[in-house]
Amino acid sequence: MPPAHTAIAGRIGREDERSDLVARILAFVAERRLTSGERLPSERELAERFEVGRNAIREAIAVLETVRLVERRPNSGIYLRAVDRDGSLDALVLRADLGVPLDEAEVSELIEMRRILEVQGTELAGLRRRDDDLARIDAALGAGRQAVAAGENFAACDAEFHLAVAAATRNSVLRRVVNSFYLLSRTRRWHYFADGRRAPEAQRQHEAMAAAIRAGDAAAAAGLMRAHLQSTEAYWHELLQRQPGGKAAS
Amino acid sequence: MPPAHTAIAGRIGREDERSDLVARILAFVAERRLTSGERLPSERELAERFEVGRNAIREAIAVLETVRLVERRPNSGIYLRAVDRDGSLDALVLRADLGVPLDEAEVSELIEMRRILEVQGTELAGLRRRDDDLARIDAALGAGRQAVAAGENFAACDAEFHLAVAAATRNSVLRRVVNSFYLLSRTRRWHYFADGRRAPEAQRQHEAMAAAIRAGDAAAAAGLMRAHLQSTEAYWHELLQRQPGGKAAS
DNA sequence: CGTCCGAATTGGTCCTACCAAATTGGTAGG
DNA sequence: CCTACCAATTTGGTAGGACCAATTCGGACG
Repeated sequence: MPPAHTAIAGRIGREDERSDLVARILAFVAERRLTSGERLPSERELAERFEVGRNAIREAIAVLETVRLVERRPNSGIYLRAVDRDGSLDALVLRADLGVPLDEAEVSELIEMRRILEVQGTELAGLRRRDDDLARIDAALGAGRQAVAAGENFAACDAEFHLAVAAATRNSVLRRVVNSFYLLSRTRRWHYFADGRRAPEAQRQHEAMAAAIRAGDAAAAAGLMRAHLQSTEAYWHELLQRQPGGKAAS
Repeated sequence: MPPAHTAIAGRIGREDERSDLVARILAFVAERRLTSGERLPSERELAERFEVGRNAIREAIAVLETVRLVERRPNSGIYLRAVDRDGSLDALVLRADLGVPLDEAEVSELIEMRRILEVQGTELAGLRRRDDDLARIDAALGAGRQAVAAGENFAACDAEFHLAVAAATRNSVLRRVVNSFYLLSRTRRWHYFADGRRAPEAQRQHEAMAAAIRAGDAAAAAGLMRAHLQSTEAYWHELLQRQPGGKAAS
């Protein structure tokens, strides 16, 4: 029951049939142990193998190409790119959308990036926030209060607060990256807040941060964000101790 | 003569016919002043308008969907998403690939993000670098020395050095983001180093940074990176003073 | 042994045909 | 007059066939 990803409409968690083909191609690549530079089977071959039309294959490959996982060379073939050299952040988002969980290392790296970006970002938010930014933050806080009172899962409110802070930096590049982070950790966040006892503390910390941002105390806001994020990090490390080697729900 | 983007093969700057269609659709959206939530013409209509097959339209839309610019709702239509809420970093990379330059604000934001990520990243690199990381950094330095001696454009060597440092953080999420940054600023970097006098100083700073990273002096390395990036920032601000309101080559 | 030519392969594109679901519009019933 | 229902249209999703141009590779020829 965790996710509910698509933007405009509801459209809950059920997997997309179309992107399912992307997942199957990725699984095929993994199974065949194909690595950087190697060629995939031709489109016609893939179409036959997966029992779909060539159009569907071409669309799936186009998706893989835009996240820089493969390269199409006309009249030659489809080639795997060096994932650790070219892979984009959206390649991870795509995987998460497909239900492939991030592994331990990736989650740790994601947490580290959150600390870097959100702490610095909160500082910028404290310097630059405008009235409409504060309004969005307040709206997120209000929704959070309501969710805590109703005992609902706090995940969506948590995400919206952090995204509102990222927006208050007035840096759209930073906002885009943080946005992707929240798409990457949707399910994990849901599980984190499945324990309803975490929500009230998170809400308290959010309120304190919002006050510092509103007051323009950038340094204090950044410090509060750093402390706030340590809760998540502690949870994750505890989870690793309990079940090492496990995969983390995306 | 600036770019040369695709990974494996050479394939110089000539524009892709296929992604050209993506550019035309984006131009159409811009021209029509379509905004978040609005519906695009149907696939059949777009195909007729642009005088291409429906397949081509579908592939282009698939690309726009993976960078979260549009959403396809089966049996309903194609809808624009809120770009400042959902747009991914790759959406910017896509635009740059298409030859649409970033505007002033976006470049400033990109520079700010570089400062945040690369300064923090260089610190991490100083703490975590392994032998293979240092080898890649050394290789980049060697190529840089050679380029300076030969008087070639330093852009590619500059990018490779920074990417090598980002890789030395051992944080693949950070690496992915920094990687996208360098795809975003390819042309701008080329113009920056068109003045051959900038290369020697950049190379000197790179060497100093590499030494600090090798020595494990994370704080010093981070400080050097901060100073190094200020050259770029100064250049950019100077450029803005000279021709305000202009567009920056992607 | 080297060179050249042609057949097979491959991505790029267009087109036609269907399907299922959503929308829409008109009509019949209350 | 309003509501409820049904049918035609529209829309994205998909399969499959056909052709093009460029690459590739192997065999024939000099």
